[in-house]
Amino acid sequence: MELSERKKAILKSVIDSYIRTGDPVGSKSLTESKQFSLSSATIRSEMNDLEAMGYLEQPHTSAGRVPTPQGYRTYVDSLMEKYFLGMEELEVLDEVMSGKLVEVGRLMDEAAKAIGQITNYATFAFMGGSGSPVERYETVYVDEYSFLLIMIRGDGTIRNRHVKLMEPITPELLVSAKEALNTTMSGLSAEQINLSVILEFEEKMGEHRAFATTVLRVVHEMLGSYDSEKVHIDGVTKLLSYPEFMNVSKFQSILSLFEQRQRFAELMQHAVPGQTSVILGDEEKSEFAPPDTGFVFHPITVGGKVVGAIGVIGPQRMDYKKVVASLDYFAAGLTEQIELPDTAQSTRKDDDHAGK
Amino acid sequence: MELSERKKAILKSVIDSYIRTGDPVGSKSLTESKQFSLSSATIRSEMNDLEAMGYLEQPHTSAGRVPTPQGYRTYVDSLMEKYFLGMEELEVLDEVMSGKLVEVGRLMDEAAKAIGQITNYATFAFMGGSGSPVERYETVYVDEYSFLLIMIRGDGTIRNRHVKLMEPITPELLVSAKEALNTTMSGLSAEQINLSVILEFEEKMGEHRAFATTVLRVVHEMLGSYDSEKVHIDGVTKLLSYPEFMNVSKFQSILSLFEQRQRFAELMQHAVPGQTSVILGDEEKSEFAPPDTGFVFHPITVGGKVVGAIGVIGPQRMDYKKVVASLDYFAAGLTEQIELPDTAQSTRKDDDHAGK
DNA sequence: ATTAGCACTCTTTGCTCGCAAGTGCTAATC
DNA sequence: GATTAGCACTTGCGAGCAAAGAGTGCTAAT
Repeated sequence: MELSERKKAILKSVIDSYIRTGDPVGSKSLTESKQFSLSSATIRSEMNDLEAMGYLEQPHTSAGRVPTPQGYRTYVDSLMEKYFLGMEELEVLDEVMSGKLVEVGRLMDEAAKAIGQITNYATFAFMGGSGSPVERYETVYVDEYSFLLIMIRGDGTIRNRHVKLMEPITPELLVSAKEALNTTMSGLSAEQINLSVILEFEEKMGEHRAFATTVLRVVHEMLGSYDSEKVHIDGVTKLLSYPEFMNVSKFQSILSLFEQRQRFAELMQHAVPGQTSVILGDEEKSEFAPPDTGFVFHPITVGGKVVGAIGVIGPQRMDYKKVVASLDYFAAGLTEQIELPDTAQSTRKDDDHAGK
Repeated sequence: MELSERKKAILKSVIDSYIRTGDPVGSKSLTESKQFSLSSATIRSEMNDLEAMGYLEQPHTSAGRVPTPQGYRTYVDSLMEKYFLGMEELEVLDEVMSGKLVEVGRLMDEAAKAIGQITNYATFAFMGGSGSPVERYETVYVDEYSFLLIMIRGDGTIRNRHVKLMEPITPELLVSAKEALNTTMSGLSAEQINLSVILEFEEKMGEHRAFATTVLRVVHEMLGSYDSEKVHIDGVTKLLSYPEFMNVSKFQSILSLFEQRQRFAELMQHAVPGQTSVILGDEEKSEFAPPDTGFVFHPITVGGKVVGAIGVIGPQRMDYKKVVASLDYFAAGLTEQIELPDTAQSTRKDDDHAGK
């Protein structure tokens, strides 16, 4: 069913007003805004239609109307105007992207903070594991009983791990292990490492069976494990200032979402490169966002592949135009900075704290 | 002023009861518990004394008594009984410490979860940077425009970073940089790297000034930066089930504490190795814990040095004896596992996601 | 098709009232 | 002198109720 122009205008007004104030909007307040030269009764009947079509709803009979998820959906998809970032807002974002922050981890952290500062909602930013195949392995001899195993992927991402042993090793043994790894396993994903590959590797390692087994275990773990730890979340407290989250159980559902960090990785399946997406709670397709919440995010790509995302979580009556504008601007800049390192920069690796 | 034995017993009963129920405890309920063969009037007058001495207080005239921070303090320091962990609780903890989890990061995560599961409060676990001096540097050539810089500390902890360049390098140049680093800077902390050290390093690097500068910058950053990212927090939602946090502003103060992760590092200054500490909100000495909250933690040591901590945050009326018992048990086991790796294990390094 | 008017519904707010809990004080008792 | 019983007093809390306010749907007129 098509919406008439007038219905669209009314729907837009209702949503704009509701986003601004949080109060259900009645027919009278719309006529007073003098956007429409119509009486409240007419507006009322139009709103009645919109309600029947599923765009609006009433909390109770004698209250104004409130948008439904479906209403928000058409709003974000086709009704809302473009928002132009102000000077101060641009400054905040540009500051983060100025290139001073040379560690990806911290960059993501600051990115989340900056977006949060502008929008006043909770933000998240994360980098997920890239699926790119391993190009080669490297090892570093640390001491008799430990070494560093490094995995270099085709897209330039790196993963490494500090491995401890119970049997001593020599630098030479380590080098031969590295070579064996590179000849037998480079280019393989976790699933592709089958028995024959394993046997070949173990054969090459000859007598050092225990060592070979440890190495294999670590490789397998590194290939398989999801990097769900690097989800940066900021500004959850900000949500508490919105009346919709005063309700404890509502807030609880949001919080528990944040605690299930791996769920952010699932988000990438919905990601469309270079485009900001909106997920609305209570919409059929996604059980990701809790009811009454909205979820706006923009993927980060490296070489055309989605490797992360930055986004905002807030009440469903969120200032979408502002959020979308911020994310569009920021994600574009961020992607650029990550893809084209035209200035010397380093990206940080985390510490390891195991004693020896 | 000394407390009589009877006052101590009454104080303990009041706190035990309050911790259990959360209701202010009146004189009558104590006489009914038949621990005391005294009338309520007597108890009342004793409680009145305790109030005058600052151990108890009344929310309002016609309510029972509630412990003050000072009351809790004496409780945790000298009144409470020892708690013995039950079978299921030991199982949960032992499971985590079974040695199956070979990455420090995940181990801390699971540790926090396990403690949370037993105690039903919010938990945190983190590893801070060790102050041990750098024993030597290592480098790994990744590609023409990037390499991995690795820092191996005396205590066996490792930190590394993926560095990107705008000028191409050769593996040979990288090796010479590593050697220059090791001859000029091994053993030095960030403050000790003064102009003469820098000049010596740059001299050794000869014509490759730009490269030398980049390396120096990264080294400096790695030495100085605090590793505040690895604070694992879990179970914040659990706090919402306690009436004291239903109040939005209370909860907000807790949440904002969690968002200032670097503050957990400050905690280590209060840490006493091998001992569980309790910090109470509203006590003079610490502005760390918000009012009405309690904070129990146990440091993790490596070679006698405090490198991290695991702890619990909850309402001030917390089941301290249980929490302390769990932390004591767990931290002891954890420290042991980290200090004495008598089984092959690897500790995980995080990913790096910078594209090339 | 639009509008004015009006009765109706539902929430919110303020108010009083009585109840329950627990105290402090006093006078009697061991 | 410590302990106890008794009692008046204070305070918070929930139930009940009325009035106010907001907004609707419907109807009849334009």
